[in-house]
Amino acid sequence: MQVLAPIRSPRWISTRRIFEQKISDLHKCTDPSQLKQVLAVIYKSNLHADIFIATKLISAFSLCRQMRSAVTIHNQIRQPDAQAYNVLIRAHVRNSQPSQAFAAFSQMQSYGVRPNVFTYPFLLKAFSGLEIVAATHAHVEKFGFVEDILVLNSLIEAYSKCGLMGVCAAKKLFSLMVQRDHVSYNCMISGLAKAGQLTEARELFDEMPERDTVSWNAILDGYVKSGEVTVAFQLFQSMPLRDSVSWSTMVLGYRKAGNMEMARNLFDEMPVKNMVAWTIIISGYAEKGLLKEAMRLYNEMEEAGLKPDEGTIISILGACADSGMVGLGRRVHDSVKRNRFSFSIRVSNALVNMYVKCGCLDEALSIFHGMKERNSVSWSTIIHGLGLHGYGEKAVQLFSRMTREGFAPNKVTFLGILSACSHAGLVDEGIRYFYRMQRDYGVIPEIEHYGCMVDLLGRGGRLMEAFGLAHNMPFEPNDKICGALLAACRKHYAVTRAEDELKQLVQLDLKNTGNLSMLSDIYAATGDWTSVAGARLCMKNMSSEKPSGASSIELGDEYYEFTMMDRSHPKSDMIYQMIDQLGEHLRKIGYVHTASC
DNA sequence: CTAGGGTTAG
Repeated sequence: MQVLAPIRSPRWISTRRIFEQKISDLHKCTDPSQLKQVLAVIYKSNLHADIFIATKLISAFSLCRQMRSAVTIHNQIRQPDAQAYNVLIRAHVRNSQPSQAFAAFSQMQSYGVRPNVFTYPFLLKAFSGLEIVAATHAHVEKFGFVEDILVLNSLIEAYSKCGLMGVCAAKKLFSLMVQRDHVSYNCMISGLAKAGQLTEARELFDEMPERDTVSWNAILDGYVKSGEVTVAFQLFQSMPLRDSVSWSTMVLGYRKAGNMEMARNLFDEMPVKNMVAWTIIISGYAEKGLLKEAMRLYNEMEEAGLKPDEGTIISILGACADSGMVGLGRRVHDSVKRNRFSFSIRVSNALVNMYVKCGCLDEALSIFHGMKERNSVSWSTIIHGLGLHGYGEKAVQLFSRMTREGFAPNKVTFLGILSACSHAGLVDEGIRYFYRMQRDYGVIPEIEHYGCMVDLLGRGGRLMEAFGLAHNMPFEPNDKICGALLAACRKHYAVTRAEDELKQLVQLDLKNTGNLSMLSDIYAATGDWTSVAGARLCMKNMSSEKPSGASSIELGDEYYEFTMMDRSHPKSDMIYQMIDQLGEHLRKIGYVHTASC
């Protein structure tokens, strides 16, 4: 886009007309520095307070993530109307700032600007949570928009994102609607499908007066999400028209079923391969540890002239984090560096997470410290990362910095800091956080937080407190809690003291091989060999059902995965010989294996 | 306004 030339004779009316024409195309400009030049010209001509021009500018700045400019421009409008606020709300939503979107909505009300029907669809996109959607619903009723199909459709969509209760509310709203269009049906079908209520979704789909491709895709996605790939594929084949969404949904379906061959066949057959399809197939290979194929396709995608978007980058980095594929992660990082405007908060967070999980803490830290803007997720990720790598004190320091800088720690942040304290042995520090969490930050502890606390106390040798907490917490103990207690008992040889309570808890969970193996160790330490044999037998019966854990390593451009008793590698004999030699060496220099059995 | 990929949680 060409930058506007300064206007020499600013006769207001004609100048404004010139801008009006050029400004309608402003949203196509993706370069922030060009936009800043345009803004300078507009300031010079004193047109920045004009509502029409200002709203176009807000929209354009928000599209290239320049929210500070967008907000400044909005603040300079003399008498902002509903449209001016709608654009600002949409700008915040687009840039994943739901709380600011809500703040804009509140400001609008306090200034007495009446919302219009377009306000709610934007606003509702920002919300997740039954209470806030219900509150917005009440607002809609108060302002008398209950008959507007646009608003009602948005409410149905927003409600159905809020779990089972939300879907109920959506159903009620849908049934009360005087008029329904195909969007109402599609929102409802997709909501039901996402909640796993496939039969109802299918009934609605069958009774719809007209089905366009969107409805088919919604029900297709429902089957895929509930793991019914075969049904989904039958439907896919009977569709009158298939678009790229239908194809990519099926590719995802087969990837989720672990059938990468079928996923790949469909991907190859796709008439038009878009970013989402590339993302699904590449992340699929990365997830499965097929580094070479993931890498090859990633290069192929870039060679085809496609630039990975935010979703692609986040998705692939997530798969790299899970499988430890730092090589592909670095490759993605390189593409991000090449176009510097793609470094959004979310992309940076995904990079930090990837490096943390791949064991490259220094790289994670350098990205984190280089971020211009951070959100709670950034802080939670790095705090958890420091904890994972054993730097408990550093995690604690960053937690204080986070709160000093005005970020509210959420339930995930607390899981991070509690597990960091646990790993670093900072027992009292951890207990303090657990109390402050509810008292100072209003975060109500969930079972996972109790899990962290049981682990923290158990690792720290405060077994009785750990058992006390497990008994008195407002949740039923689950396998994680049992696991933490078993690990603590094994570590501190405090078997007899805790045995009775332990046996009680253990009844709850005999389906977890990890826990059973710890239990067997504990029985062995007490000399109860009959129970050891029982536990071993259970484990043996289960090992056929459940895949065992695996470790992996990347060497050059090869990726190796290995499991217990693995003999699949061609050089297995050599490898096990080497392990024996290492073990011998360790014993010589004084290492004692700790397993008491 | 409706469909597909997607960052933090042993």
